[in-house]
Amino acid sequence: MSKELPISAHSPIKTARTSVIARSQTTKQSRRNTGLPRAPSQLGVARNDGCERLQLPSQYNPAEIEADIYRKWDESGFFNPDKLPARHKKPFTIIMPPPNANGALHIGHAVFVTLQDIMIRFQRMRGRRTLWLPGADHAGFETQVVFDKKLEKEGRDRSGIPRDELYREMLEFSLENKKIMEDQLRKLGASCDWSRKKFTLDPDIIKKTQETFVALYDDGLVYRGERIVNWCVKHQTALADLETKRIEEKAPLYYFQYGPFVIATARPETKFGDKYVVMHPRDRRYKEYKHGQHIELEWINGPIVATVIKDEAIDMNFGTGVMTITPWHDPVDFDIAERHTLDKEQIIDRRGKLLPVAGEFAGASIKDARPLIVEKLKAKGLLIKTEEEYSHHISVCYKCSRPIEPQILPQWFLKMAPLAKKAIEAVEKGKIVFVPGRFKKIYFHWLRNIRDWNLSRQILWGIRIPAYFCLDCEGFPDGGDYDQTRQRMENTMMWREHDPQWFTALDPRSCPQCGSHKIVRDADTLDTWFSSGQWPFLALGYPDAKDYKTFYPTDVMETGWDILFFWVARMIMLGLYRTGRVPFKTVYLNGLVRDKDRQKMSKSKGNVIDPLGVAALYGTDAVRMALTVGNLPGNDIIISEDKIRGYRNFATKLWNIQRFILLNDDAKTVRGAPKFNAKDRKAQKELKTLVKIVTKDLEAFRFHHAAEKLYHYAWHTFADKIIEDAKPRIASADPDERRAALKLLIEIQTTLLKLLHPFMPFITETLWEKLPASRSKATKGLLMVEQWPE
RNA sequence: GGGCGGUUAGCUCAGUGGUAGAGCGCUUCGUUGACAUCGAAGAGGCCAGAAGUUCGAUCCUUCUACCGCCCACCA
Repeated sequence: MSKELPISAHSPIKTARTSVIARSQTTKQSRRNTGLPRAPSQLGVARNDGCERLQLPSQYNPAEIEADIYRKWDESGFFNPDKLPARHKKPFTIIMPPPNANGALHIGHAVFVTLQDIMIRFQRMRGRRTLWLPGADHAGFETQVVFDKKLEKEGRDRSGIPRDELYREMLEFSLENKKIMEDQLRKLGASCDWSRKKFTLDPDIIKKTQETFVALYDDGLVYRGERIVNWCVKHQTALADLETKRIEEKAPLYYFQYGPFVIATARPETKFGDKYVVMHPRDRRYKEYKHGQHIELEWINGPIVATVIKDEAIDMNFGTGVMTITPWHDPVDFDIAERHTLDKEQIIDRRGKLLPVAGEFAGASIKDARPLIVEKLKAKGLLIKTEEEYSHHISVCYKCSRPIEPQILPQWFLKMAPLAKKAIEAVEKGKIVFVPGRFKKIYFHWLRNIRDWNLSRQILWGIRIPAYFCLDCEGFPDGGDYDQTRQRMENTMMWREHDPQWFTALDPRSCPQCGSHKIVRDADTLDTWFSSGQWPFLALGYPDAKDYKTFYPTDVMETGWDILFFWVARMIMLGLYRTGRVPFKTVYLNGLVRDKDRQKMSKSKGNVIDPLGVAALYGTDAVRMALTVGNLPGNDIIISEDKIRGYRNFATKLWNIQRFILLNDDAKTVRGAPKFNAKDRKAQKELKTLVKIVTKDLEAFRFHHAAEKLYHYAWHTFADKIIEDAKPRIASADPDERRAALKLLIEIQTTLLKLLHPFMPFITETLWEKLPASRSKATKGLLMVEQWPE
């Protein structure tokens, strides 16, 4: 296993120690060292029978108990909605966003695990029949990129490895990571139902995903088209529009003489095939030229005949108002060519090298060729001028940041407009609510301007497109090396067992048109978001499973706002298409985690906080609290080790609150009805108010607020005031005073542990075990299924 | 080019139409029986700027300035 792999997460302490936080710690440390040493005898010494009974050391040590507690929960069966006590009736469902099975969990995962677990635990205690369904995503392109890096480190290369062998190796790699990831979810306290976990490459998921593709095809929504796509030269695959990002680039803008016209371009290397010159139909400067008119002119490699095209896409105010087009390598040009049924010629191959059409420049890379071409045009006297600092936007691959080289490729596209229309309606009608609400606008805007979705990926890792081609009557739609690659892959393809019999376009065994048996399957795979876009209903076993009937539509979809378009919008569209119903009623979008300096966390910056590392050091509960407080929906979260340490201290505080109670508690005093005084009653009333606030906050997804209130109450009201007030009464000789004081503390602690449980499940469950409270058989003694206080 | 969010204590952020809040950090003091991973006290803010609505604005409206982000096929 290479260093970068998740296994390294098993040395968590390293992460913490190497962090920069040490400054404040050292000051504290030194101060502590100058202070008087504590008498060691005072630690954990039993002063009375109460203390002996509880055997609580003075410090909370999460590492010792967390795994144990998790096992107890798991073994109780209560993660499974079918095994919950009878009072749990109305379902409450969250489908977990399936983490990519290609690495360890990062802090962003910890955010969603925490928030979702809070909701699930809260609803479970309130008596809902909670299902939190865990899963994992094969993450097609992402995983392939990760895997290629791994190969590279091993000095290997994917070329030459047969398709099935490669696939098997990637599957193994993914399953291994998946296991690690699942184990990490347990460590974070995720109370999800492991008996229902799903993987996007489970055979039934693959089959259903392909069925959706076919259904869309039958409905005329999926079509195959020779369309311009975003081609990444490095990754050798097409990408969806969403998988590219726009960056600003400064490049020279060249003005060339093109017959009677002057044209401007930043990409001279594409201009070899330019034989159409386009201008706006109402541009008076060029009214003497007629649409379709031929003009002879001298160009890069000799004389050519250009054709005049009039199109309204031209901006009369830009440059000279005239441009030539390269339909094969530019989306705007492609559209113009489509409108006027013009020829399209490929100039650059899929490796970014110039083709024979470039004459003497054939075989050269874009970068090398560009200055040479400019030089040649200049020598021919065709270069008019150069704007050096021309700034424009270009598309780059979101993974490698290399410029996208648009290419025309036969791909499968999904018509989005009809799907988007329904997705807009569902939200307009309030069937889905966004938290925070402002994302509604962003969602609408995107859907209203949506373009068709390229589903084809020229990668191995993923769900195979269930489409077939007849070699005899169709041949492959395109030629070249791609063709050979495809055929080589074909010979060793996997997943033969899932070959669909139902594909209506072509029969895999004989061509319905010519009867030929030379049938090959499309070697491409589906965009990974096509399967994850169906996740809520697929994971629940659509259409026949009992789970689907019981738990769909789900209640909440909780995920990062950064995948609103990638995932959430597509789940809504595909969910509505396939099931006719929305996949979830509420979308809660959490922010991205940033470090102290507002920087996005990334491995390359070295500012990542490994959630499991800090959890091992400070306790999972502390990490969860740190990720909850100050975490408003849709807002980015700033996290630092200081903050986590603060909540570790809070855990210790809770621990010692209970330690104090148990230290003084003895059955004899507590027996009998307490006589509360006015101040006690006021405290009880305050507690009731707290319950109301916290409950309301949780219902309204204000987790940050609830957590802060609880923190404040436990520490500054309960510990600092109520407990301090109780001390003299506990010491008093009057048994009534003693009893009332203690009973009050126990009462508050009981409620507090319940309220805190969704946020800090481990410590509250541990303390609950030791609390002298009534236990019902139905709960098996677990706080996890106790009744939420009213 | 469209759109969104932010601007409140040194830092990270809550918050409400009625003289400003938390955590962390800082200062001083205290603490041998729950907790030093602690307690008590304290310093620290024209709530970005301007105008408007209002008896009254940090909060509502408009504009401005910065910061951040998303979307976008001007060669």
